[in-house]
Amino acid sequence: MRYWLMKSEPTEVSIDDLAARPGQTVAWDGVRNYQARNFMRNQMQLGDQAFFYHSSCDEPGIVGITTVSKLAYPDVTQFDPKSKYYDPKATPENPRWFNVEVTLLKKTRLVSLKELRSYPELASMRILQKGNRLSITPVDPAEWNFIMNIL
DNA sequence: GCCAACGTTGGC
DNA sequence: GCCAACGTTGGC
Repeated sequence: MRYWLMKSEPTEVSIDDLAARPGQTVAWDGVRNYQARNFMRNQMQLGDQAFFYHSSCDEPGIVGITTVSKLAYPDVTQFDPKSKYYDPKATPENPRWFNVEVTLLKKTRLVSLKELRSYPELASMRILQKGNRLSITPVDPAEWNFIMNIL
């Protein structure tokens, strides 16, 4: 089992939006970055756990824990001309983008980006590196456990 | 709103 | 295959 951190803009899907969804589950669609896609398509397994992270907002940080509840399948938004995630180069025969589904395990207190930066134990986390923009990143078990212990 | 960092595109 | 131009991300 692997651990991940997945960013979401709360104006798109917040932790409370997720909590209010049927089955507290959401399709992680709209990812249009190959590295992030590859993590979902090639590496994510059922039962993997992920920090749910609010980005591009007043208080960026970890706000919950989710689990992968459905393996990657072709992202339907790539085929929809009305979607902002439409990709004219993708076809059902040759899908380009994939998404998993995640289910909320629990909301947590806000562990802000600022707080995360304050722990030397987390200094090598991908999310804390300068210039990091990747919306899905692996989390080391040691880093995962450290954060679980400060929740 | 700014801007550094990074990814993608497309001409050559 | 190179690389300039452009677009996006995301914290501040």
